[in-house]
Amino acid sequence: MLNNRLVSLWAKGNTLAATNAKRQSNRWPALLDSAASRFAEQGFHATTIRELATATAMTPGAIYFHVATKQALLTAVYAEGVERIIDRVDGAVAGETRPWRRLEKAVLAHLEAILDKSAYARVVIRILPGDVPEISSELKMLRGRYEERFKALFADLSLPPDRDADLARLFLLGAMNWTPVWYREDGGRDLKGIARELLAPLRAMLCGIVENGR
Amino acid sequence: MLNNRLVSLWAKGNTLAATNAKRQSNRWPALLDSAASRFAEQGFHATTIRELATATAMTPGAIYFHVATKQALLTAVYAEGVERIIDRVDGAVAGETRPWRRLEKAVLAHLEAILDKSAYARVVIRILPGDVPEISSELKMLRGRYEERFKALFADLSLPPDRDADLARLFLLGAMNWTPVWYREDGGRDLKGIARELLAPLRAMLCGIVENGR
Amino acid sequence: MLNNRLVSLWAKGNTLAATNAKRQSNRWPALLDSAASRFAEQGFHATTIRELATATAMTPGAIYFHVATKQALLTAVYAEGVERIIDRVDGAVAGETRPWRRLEKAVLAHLEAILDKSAYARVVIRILPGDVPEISSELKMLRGRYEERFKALFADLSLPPDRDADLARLFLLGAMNWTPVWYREDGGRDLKGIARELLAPLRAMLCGIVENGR
Amino acid sequence: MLNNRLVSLWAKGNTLAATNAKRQSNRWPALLDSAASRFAEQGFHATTIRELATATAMTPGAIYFHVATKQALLTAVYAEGVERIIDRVDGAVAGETRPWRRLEKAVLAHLEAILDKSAYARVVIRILPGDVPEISSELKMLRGRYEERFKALFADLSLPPDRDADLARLFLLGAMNWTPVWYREDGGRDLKGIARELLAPLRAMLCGIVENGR
DNA sequence: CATGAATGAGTTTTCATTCAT
DNA sequence: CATGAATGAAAACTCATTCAT
Repeated sequence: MLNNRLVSLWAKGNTLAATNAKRQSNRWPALLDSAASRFAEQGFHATTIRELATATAMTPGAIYFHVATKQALLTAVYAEGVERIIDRVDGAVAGETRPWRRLEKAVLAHLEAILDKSAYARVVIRILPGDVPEISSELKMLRGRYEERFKALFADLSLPPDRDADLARLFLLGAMNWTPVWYREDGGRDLKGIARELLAPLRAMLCGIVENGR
Repeated sequence: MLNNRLVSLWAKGNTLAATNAKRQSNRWPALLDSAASRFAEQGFHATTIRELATATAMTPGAIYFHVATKQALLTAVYAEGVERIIDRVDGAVAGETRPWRRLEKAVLAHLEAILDKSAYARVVIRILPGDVPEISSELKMLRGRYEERFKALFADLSLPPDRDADLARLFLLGAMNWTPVWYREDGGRDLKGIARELLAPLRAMLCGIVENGR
Repeated sequence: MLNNRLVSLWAKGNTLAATNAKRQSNRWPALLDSAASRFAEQGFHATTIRELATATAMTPGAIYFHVATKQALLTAVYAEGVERIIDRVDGAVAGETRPWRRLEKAVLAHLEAILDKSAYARVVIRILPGDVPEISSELKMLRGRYEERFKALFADLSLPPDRDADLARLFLLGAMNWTPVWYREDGGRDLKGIARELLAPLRAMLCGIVENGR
Repeated sequence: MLNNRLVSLWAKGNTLAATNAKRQSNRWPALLDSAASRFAEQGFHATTIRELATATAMTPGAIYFHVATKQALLTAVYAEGVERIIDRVDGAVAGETRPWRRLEKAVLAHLEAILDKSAYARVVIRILPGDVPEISSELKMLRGRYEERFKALFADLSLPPDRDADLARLFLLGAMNWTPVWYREDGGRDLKGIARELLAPLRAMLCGIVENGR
C-alpha cells in the first residue's frame, strides 16, 4: 500500500502511466528515497539535482521526467513523509480505545517514524516551510495534516478545564521533534522508554496525577 | 558591551580594521542584524549575499570588507546568538540560589532570547551545524556553550538517582526550541506562563511531586 | 487531393510507411495542422516537440515515427503552405485572361490563403529561411515557387518600360504579407475590398491611370 | 544623445550608476549592439547568451550584471530600436510642414532606420511579439509607439472622406517592413527612389491624382 | 504505430567571491 | 571603506532525439 501511494504520486504528473507496472523500470521510488535522505541530512538547498542523479544512477535530465522542479520533488517527499507518519500513528492507535494509551502509542509511532532509517518523516521536521518560499504554503498545509492527528488525540483526553492542553501538545511536539537532533540508535535508549518518559510528566501536568514508577 | 563584542568580533577577521573605530560609519552591526533575521527566517543557503547587501544598502563587495566568507558571517551571527542567550540566562539566574527557581528563570530567559525580535538566538536553534559542513565544528562548539548552561542547571537539582535527568533536559530543550515555530507575540500567551507550564511537569517527572495549582 | 499530397509527403520520409494507408489512424494530418498553427503563432524555435505532442495527444516519440527531425516537420508544413497558396492562386486565376483581373484575383486568393484559419500559408510568410539554417535552402526554394507566380502575373501586365514592375511586385508582396499582423476576421473588412484597394494604387503607379470608384 | 539613451536604459537597473562615466568600461552598449544584430539576423531563440558573451568578450555571468533576463535584453533592444526609428522620423519631418512631403520624408527615414547597418530597428520588424510570449505585451506596446507616428502623419493628410486611410497606412507599413527581406545595399537601388515610388501610388489611391513622372 | 523512459548536450541563470579604482 | 564590474564554477532546467518493449 505504501507502493501504491508512491505510484499514485508519481502518476500525478504522468497521466498515461502504464497499468502494467512490470514493464517500468520505475526509478521514481529510488529517486524519492534518495531525495528524502539527502534533504533530511543536508537540507533542501545543499542538495543538488546532480547529486540525486548520481545517487540514483540517473541523468539529471531524467529526474525531470518524473518531476517538474526541484521544489516539486521536495513537496512529494514531504507529502510522503506526512503520509508515513499518519499511517504509523493511525495504525498504532487503531485497536486502542483508552485515550492516554492511544496518545502513548501515537507518541511511540511518531518517534519511530521520524527516527526511522528512511528519512521521509524526518524531512517534514527538518525542513521548515520558510526554507523554500516557493512552496511554503504547500508545506504548511502538509505539516498541518499531521499536527491535526495530535490535536484530535488531545481532544479525547477529557481534561480538567483549567489545564492548557494546547500548550501541552505543543511541548510534546517540540520534545518529540527535537529527538532527531540528539537520538542515536546505538545510544542504548529504546524508543518505548522515551515515549513513556515523555508522557509521564505531561499526564502529571494535565491531570495532576503522578503515575507510579516512572 | 554588546557593541564591544560586535566590534571585537569584527576586528578579529580584519587586520585592516581601523584603530579609530569612531570615524567609521560601522555598517557591521546592521549587516549582522540583517543576516540574523534572514538566516533565522529562510535558513543559511536560501539567503544570498546580494539580498543582505540590498537589505543593508551596501554593495556585495562591501560586505567582504567586514567578513571573509558567507560562512564566517553565519559564525559571527551564531556566536552573537549564543552570547545573547547566555547573557540573558546568566543575568536571570544571577541572584537566585534555589535550583528549581534558577531553572525556571533560565527557561524564561531562554524563551525570551529565542523569541526576541532580534533573531540572533533563533539562528542558533534554526540552523544546525550539519547544514553548513565547512563550519560545522565551530557551530557545534558554540552550540555546546549554551547547552552546558542547562546541563549545569540540571546538575544542581540534586535528583533521586533513578530519574533520567538527561532525557528531561533534552525534552525541555526540544519543547523550548520548538516555540519559535508556533509562538506569536500577539497570541495572548505570556512567556512567564509558558515557562512555568513547561517546568511543572518536568518537576513532577523528576521529583514525583505535583505542584499545586499551575 | 489534399490528402494525397499529405500522404505522399509523409511517405517520402518514411520507408516503413505501410502500403495500406487505410488501416492507419493517421495522426499525421493533425500533427501537421498543429505544427502549422504553432509555427505561425510562435515561430519555429519557440515551438517544442513536446508542445506539439500534447496538442495532438501523441507522445514525443510518436512524432518521430512521422518525421525524422523537427526541421523536417517545418519543411513539410512549408511545402504544404506553398502548395496551398499556389493551388488557391492558380484556381482563382484559371478562367480569367485579362492580366489585371488575373492579378486582382491572385491577390485575393493569396490573401485568403495567408489569412485562412489553417495556418499553413502563414508559416511561409512568418518564418524566413534564415531562421532555420539547417534547411534554409529548401525553404528558399519553396518560397521561390510561390513568388514565381507573382513574377509571372506581373510579366503579363505589359507595362510601359519606364515603370519599375519589380519594385511594385515587392511592395505588393510586402503589403499582402503584412496583413496577418493586423487583419482580424471580425474587423468588418472583407478581403475582396482589401484586394481591390491594394491594386488600385499599384495600377495607378504602373499605368498612370486612376481607376474610377475606389 | 544616443549615448545618453543607452546609458539611461542601462542605469535603470543600476541605480548607483556612477556619474563619472569615464571610469566605466561600459560594455553595455557593445552588448546591446551585439544583441541587436544577432536578434535581427537569427531571431531571439536562435541567439544564445553564450554567443553574445563571446561576441562581446564578456562572460555569460557578466551579462546578467546588466540585464536580469534574456527577455529583458530583447526588450531593451526593442525599445532602442523603436526610439531610433522615432528619432529618425521625427528628425526628418521636423522642418517640413507640407503633409505629403512630411510623409515622404518619414518613409525615407523609416527605410533608412530599418535598413541601417545597426540592426536595432530591424529587430522591431523581424521579431514579432508572439515570438516571446513572456514579454509579448511589452513588445506590442513598443511597436505601437512607432506606428502612432504614421497614424499622426496620415491624419494630417486631410483626405477625401471616401478614402480608406487606415488601409493605406497598413499597406505602406507592410511594404516598408518587407524591404529587409529583399533589399540589398549593393542592389543599385537608392532608398530615396524607393520611398518616392512607394508613395506615388498611395497618393494616387488616396487623392485620386497621379503624380506626373514618377 | 506507439509509449514510457531516458539521454546528453545545451540553455539560462545564480551566486559567492574578487578586484581595480 | 566602498563601488561598479566582472568572474567562474555550478546550479536548475530544457529539449530534440533515441530506444527497448
